[in-house]
Amino acid sequence: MDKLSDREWTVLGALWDTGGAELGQLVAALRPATGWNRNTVLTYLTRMEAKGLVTIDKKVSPHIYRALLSREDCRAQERHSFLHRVYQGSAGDLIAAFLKEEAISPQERDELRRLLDEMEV
Amino acid sequence: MDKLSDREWTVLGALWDTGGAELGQLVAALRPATGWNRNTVLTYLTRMEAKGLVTIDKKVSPHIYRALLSREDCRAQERHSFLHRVYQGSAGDLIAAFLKEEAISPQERDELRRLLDEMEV
DNA sequence: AGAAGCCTCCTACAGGTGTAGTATGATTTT
DNA sequence: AAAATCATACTACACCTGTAGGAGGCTTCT
Repeated sequence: MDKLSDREWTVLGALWDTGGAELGQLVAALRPATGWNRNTVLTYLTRMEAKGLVTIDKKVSPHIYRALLSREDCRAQERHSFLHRVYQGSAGDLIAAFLKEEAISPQERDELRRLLDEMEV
Repeated sequence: MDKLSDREWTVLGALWDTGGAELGQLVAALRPATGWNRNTVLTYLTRMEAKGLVTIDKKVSPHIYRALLSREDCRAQERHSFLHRVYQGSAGDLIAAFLKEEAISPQERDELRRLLDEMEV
């Protein structure tokens, strides 16, 4: 499957958050952040169905739109492509860059230390 | 500036690695990994000039092509967009996912611990 | 000098992406 | 039942992206 575009991530976000919904609900969920016209959303959904990203349940009316892939699946794929495209596969550099730049809460820091220790063995 | 496409990252990679070069050298550097036709490379370069990603020194012949932005600048921008698009801004989750999945050498682990400790204060 | 090979410029063209408008049927509200 | 609203299908269109091909000039090997 291809890389997801920005808009596709946004649409999928709404599908994941709602767990699947009808058009009107999706438009309502998306409008504040995007301002998209309802037909714009519909076009995305039908194109994404053609790509195998979305299923449309047409047995009910209004149709129900659902994401076909989990958020974690999509994230995994995007991590992989990001790591290689931007960091030539060097996960250490990548993580260091995020650590230096982004705010991490103390709880998260502990969690990350724990993960590092687990790799020790 | 816009998000860089895959191909643009590849072209920029060659420009960063060479520090700027003539077309022939760039084609030679890119061909093994990509198989691109020389005119394909040239098209990328001229389009990227129009976008402000590349400078072309036309006072010499053959022209010299150079990246306008540093690799780190581009990485920073891509980190930001990735973090928000894929992780809704949660750097902790993002880092944890990479830590769990990717191989990190013991040296890198120490370095990351050091970074975590520095945040402590 | 002629042939062969780069270099640059200009042109092309299909497929994808962002963003709807229109038409038409279904549903709900007055 | 008419009016208003929602849903779906179909169509549109400009711009971007991937991927060159052709033409004409400059260089260099023979």
